[in-house]
Amino acid sequence: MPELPEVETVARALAPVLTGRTIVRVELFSPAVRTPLSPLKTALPGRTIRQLFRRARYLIAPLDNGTALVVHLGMTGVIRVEYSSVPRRKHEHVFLHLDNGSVFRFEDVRRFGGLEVHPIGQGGLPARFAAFGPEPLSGDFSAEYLYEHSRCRKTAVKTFLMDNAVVAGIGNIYAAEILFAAGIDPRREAGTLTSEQCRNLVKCARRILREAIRQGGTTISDFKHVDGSEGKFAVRLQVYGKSGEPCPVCGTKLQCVRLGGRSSVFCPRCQR
DNA sequence: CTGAGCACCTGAGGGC
DNA sequence: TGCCCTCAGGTGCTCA
Repeated sequence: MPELPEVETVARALAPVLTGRTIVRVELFSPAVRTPLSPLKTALPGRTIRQLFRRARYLIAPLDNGTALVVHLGMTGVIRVEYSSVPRRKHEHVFLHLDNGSVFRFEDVRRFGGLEVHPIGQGGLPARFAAFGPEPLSGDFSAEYLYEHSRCRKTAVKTFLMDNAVVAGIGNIYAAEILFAAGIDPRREAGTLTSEQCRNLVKCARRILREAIRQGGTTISDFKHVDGSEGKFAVRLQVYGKSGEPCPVCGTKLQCVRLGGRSSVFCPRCQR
């Protein structure tokens, strides 16, 4: 489900609600999601959440003892903060009971998500994040950066954009939308991009991701805001999920190919 | 090192 | 109605 704009939306909603709260009790309803949940039982009770922010598609909540709670929503993860009197939903796996009586509730149908506690290392982040590329909305993600890092890369440009080590947090929806906006064929070898195309890609990525955040992300089927509402960017999608429909610019039938195992919709006329 | 393929898991939707 | 197949916002492993 969630790419950068969706996780950013969740982070912005959660930060004011969770900052300063102390976790008093951990209730587990499944032994594991992507990874085992039992470590939370010893790592979290008594800990106070210092802040909450997003990096790539992860939510990171530094705690008061030099560790951080790291949450990933996988494909179908939903976080709500409500009260335990609301009946537990079928796929809610974890409740974190907070000191004001509210409950952080984690739901994940497919269980590709995860909740883990890691020590905070260099740069205020757990060690694993050192391998991630720049945030696409930061200045570090520049045309020059993209050009240099794509040299000699033979992989399809779409797969390249979806690589967290290149740039963090761009997934299947936004990669398709960004490449359509930039007029670049998703099958194109990354190493053949010109510097001008890299400039255009960076510009389109920034514009589309910012607009998606403004709209509260994209709800296809599972994604929900912390308050249960839905993201409004779906109506703005130009090509994702529209294989066989006419291109919104030129009317040519949109095509779908598999790249890196993911469906990739594009306009064979507008994207070269 | 790179790149491709597959596994993880549940549910929805289409074809028969 | 039911069965079987394919597909879905991600990540991380193995293999060549």
